[in-house]
Amino acid sequence: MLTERQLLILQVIIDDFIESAHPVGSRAISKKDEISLSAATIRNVMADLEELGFLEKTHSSSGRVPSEKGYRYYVDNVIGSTMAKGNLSIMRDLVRDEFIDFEKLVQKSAEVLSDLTNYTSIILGPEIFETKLKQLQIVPLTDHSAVAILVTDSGHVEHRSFTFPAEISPNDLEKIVNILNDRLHGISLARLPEVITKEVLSLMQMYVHDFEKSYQYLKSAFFQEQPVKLYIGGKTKLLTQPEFNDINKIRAFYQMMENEDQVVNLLKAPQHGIKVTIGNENKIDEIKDFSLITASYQFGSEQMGTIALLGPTRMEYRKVITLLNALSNEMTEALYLWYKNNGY
Amino acid sequence: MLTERQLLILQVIIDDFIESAHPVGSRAISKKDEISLSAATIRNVMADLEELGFLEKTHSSSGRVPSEKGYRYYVDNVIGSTMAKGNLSIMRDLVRDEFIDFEKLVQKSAEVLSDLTNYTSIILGPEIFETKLKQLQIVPLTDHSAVAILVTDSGHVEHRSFTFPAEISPNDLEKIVNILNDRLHGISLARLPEVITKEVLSLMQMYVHDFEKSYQYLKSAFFQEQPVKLYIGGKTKLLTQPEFNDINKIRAFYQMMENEDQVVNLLKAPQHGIKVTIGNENKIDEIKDFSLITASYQFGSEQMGTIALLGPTRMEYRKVITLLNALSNEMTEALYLWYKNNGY
DNA sequence: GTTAGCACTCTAACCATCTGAGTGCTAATT
DNA sequence: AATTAGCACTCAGATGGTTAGAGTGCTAAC
Repeated sequence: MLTERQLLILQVIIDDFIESAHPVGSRAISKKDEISLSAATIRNVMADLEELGFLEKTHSSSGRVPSEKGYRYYVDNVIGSTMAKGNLSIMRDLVRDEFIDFEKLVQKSAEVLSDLTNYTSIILGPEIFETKLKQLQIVPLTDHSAVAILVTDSGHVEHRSFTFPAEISPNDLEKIVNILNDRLHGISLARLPEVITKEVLSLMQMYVHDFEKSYQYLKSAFFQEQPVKLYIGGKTKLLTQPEFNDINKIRAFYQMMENEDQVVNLLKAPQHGIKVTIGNENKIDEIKDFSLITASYQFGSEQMGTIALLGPTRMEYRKVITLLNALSNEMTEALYLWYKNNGY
Repeated sequence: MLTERQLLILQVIIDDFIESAHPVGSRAISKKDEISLSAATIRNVMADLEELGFLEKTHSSSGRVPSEKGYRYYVDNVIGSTMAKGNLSIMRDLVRDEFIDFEKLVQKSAEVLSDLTNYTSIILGPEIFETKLKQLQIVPLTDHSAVAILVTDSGHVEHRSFTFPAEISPNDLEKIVNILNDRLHGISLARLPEVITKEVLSLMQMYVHDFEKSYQYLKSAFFQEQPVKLYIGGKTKLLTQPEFNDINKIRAFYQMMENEDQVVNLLKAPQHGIKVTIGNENKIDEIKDFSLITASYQFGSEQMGTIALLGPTRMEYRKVITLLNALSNEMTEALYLWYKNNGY
């Protein structure tokens, strides 16, 4: 456990370093208003903090820089008590004003978040697996191609085009659609394939002529993997951070970001509240120099998606955590109100 | 007009520089197999070419580097005669195999193009303005929200959610949809707003109770600007090019690329064949250090979209032009076949 | 326990020097 | 008249030495 004085100095060093990105020396600290100790004393404390692993030197006679352990301690013990205010109303207004369409809200939020912080924001769109089918439509395009449109109760629209042999008559197609609509209404998208094979298949065989053939084609429309929507804001923001003025550090990172699956995996874990992952705590090599802050938004007890900010380990944790907290609360509440107003 | 010898040496210098990215000296050239002149002679020719504006020096005693005028001459006069073969079958197979869904094809093409060249590829998706409405669907979600779905004859699906006051009865909604479907079938998306205001509006007023109110809301679904789809492949590829190892050069570029409108504007001009824009020929400041090669693909005489590659002015013009040419032809042909097979 | 003082360390900036690749010019060669 | 060898010259970039300044750790005094 750190003494009061150690804690204070750790905090001052981290705050200073977060702002300046330069190693912090004892003299600079002793000059701060909140510190009334001489440089020599500070040096002793700093040596202790270094021995405890909270600080590091870049070379033998340099000032101190927070270690990852230092940041971790700072995040766990220093920040909680002193949440920053301000900017919170921006989040509230944003969510209130933009909530016409969830996708737009999410896109806009990602932008605002990265503008406010100068870090890269990543938002995992609302998880559509748990939403239920509202209506199914098949629109024939030509003799043997059609597009299937799925509308969910949350207003989300999915569509897939598929082809089929000309033998299927428009009449049969209509029958198929009717049966599917009748049986699949209210089923969650995730369960569609299962319900189709178990319940709907046999039914169709009864009513639709030569069904096996049609089924081969129809299947492709329903059994497709559903992509998770990913919204990224401010990809270039990190280029302005001094720690990334080396191309090679950036290259690997941007290549990682091009791979959507990998990014989705980063954020997909279930969680409550805010989660902070600092430097090497991250599982993916490409972001070992980064910190990742994630928050989730819910509908009821169901986690709908994740909001995240990615920046250097030298991150404005206090500000970022406060912002994410606010946005996640606002989104959760907006979601609740929206569903309620729309009679769920 | 250049002499035979000048042309040969210009070509050799450009080819060498494109490969090595280093200024080319007289000695290096004289050692090449296709050159049987001494370094001194080459130097004289190089001095002439520099005076004519085709070559430049980076400093008074450096080797020569092609100027933009040099590249322009190379592209206009040297390349045409010697088109590279190879890789063309990749393009053909790609288009043939992936053409289930146009969006997927375009996405995949963008990736392949950038993998093959190590430049960034940009494809402007098929212009949907000219496609015609096939079917319109309005799916009510709750008492006062619904999603409108537009299906075009090319199989493209657009959807917009909108809200309306509870006063509109499901009955009215159905009437509206019927009238719209009846009247708007076969109308191009671009003309929808026009036709609605001119023809459909009065009709609705006759049949639908209290129509003015509903219209206010419905309007929002139809009069939205339709975003042009943009596919970008290999955004990070340029980071590997030696000319961009300076963060500041890259930052402006990436910021420009984040602005979709700007990128769309870059490519939107109508054109035939391949168009090469070198360095300062580009109108946008952020890519004054880049070359942009564009090609278009058509359906019939109608230009459907644009394919482009963006790289340093030191670009493998020969390879890139050949590739783009092939892809644009393949896409045009595939589009033709697809429409034909589907009975247009 | 705190602080002043001092020797010590290391980085970063600056400068001088050197090397090598390349040039332009001139005079000799073909 | 065109080509080439030879040579003086230029400049970027690498190498190495010097210095200034910021910072440290330690010791001795307060």
